[in-house]
Amino acid sequence: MHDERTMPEDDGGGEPQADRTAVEDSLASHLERQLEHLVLSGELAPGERLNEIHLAARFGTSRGPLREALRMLHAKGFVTTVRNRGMYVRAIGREEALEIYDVRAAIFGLAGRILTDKVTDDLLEHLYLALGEMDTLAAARDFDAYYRANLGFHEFLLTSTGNSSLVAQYHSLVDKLHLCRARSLVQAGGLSVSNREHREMVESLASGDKFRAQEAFFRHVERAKMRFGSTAG
Amino acid sequence: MHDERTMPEDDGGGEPQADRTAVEDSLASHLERQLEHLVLSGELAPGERLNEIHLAARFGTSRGPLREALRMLHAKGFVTTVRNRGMYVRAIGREEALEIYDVRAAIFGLAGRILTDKVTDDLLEHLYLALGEMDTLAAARDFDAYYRANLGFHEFLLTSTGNSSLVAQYHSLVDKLHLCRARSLVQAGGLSVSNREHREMVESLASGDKFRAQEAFFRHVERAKMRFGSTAG
DNA sequence: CCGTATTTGTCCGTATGTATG
DNA sequence: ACATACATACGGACAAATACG
Repeated sequence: MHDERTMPEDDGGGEPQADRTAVEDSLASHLERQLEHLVLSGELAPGERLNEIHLAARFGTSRGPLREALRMLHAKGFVTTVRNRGMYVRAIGREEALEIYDVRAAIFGLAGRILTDKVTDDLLEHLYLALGEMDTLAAARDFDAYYRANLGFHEFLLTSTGNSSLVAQYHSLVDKLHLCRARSLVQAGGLSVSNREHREMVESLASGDKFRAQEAFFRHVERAKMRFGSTAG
Repeated sequence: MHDERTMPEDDGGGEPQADRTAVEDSLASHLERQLEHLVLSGELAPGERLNEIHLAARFGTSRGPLREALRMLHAKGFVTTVRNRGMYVRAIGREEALEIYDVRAAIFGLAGRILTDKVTDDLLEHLYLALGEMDTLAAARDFDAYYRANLGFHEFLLTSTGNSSLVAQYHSLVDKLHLCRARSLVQAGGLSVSNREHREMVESLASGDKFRAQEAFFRHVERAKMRFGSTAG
């Protein structure tokens, strides 16, 4: 609430929470990341109204850059716009979420297909190592650590393809799934189950059969879709 | 109807080409589509600098909505931004274009996979009909008509999946490929070649084998990638 | 090092549209 | 149905930072 904007000199203790230390990108881009984080973390819930003035005050900026940030989120599909009504956090329904899972599966399948032509001993060693770690974490029921390891495992596979467009598209789809109200964070259900799938993926890579790899990667996501569909249905 | 925006008074001869008749969406969204069209048509070439003031004057608007439009294009990946330098039409290099082709192939492959579970007699009849038309157009060397028929053929396949996310992602990727300076518009080379691939796609759908269909669709895009890679390489 | 041009961000005024009492 | 309050949409002007010659 009190403003204390960019007045010629003042400053010294204002800016409610605009701690943009290393200013390197535009304010609008900065706000976009902030907002995207709030949306993805659920602090701004799907369907929630986004009031320009309130948000601008919250970030200690004017409405100009904030509107630009919201437009970017709109273009990325995180926000819906109603003319003369305002912007709302996008709410994704069950059907659309299932559709997105399919696209994500196809892209992840492509990752498997590409990787079969890029497998090296180092890569396989790294993957088997990660598999072992996840097995022990699963056995220890350390859900949090398993979750992080699982994330790193997938990230490593994606980036190893060397296809940055693939990685970007995949992340974009994963993010969009966070906009589903009834999203099931159940990585609890599948755990050793999930890791069996991981092992099949790695072994398919080791076999050098690109069709098998593509299908193994594809089905891994499809099974996540199944788990989502059964819980959120 | 005609615009005559909120001008207090002045004005009298502006609005070079701001014919936005049925105003239903925001001015920013309108400008975004205009700019996107200019970019995709090549009138704004990849790498070209985008001057806010000039563009605002060109469209007869103020900087606010124009900047919002540019931010949307930035979020969509059609424009790059350099802080305090300005925005430029994104220029996609050969390597990135090849990457995008792969992602596009995967998504199109998914379309084939999905369609095998949705084939009806009507659908197959429609496809075989389109195949015949394209054959005659190819025999007549009517490139332009073939191009349009080809577009409609692919569009029909995509939308028939019923997966709107898939359609949107596919279109987004196709659009991005237009940002490649050395893009080869050679649909001239493959024509009856291309239609042989189309026939294989339809027949794979008719066979009901989803793996075969997925692969046929996938390879159709991959061959387009090859043709692109050999001409632009 | 200086002058200019451009971007960036802010602020204000007004019109328009929506919601509410 | 009318009046009021509020929010968005757009335009214009200004100040500051930076890039470039």
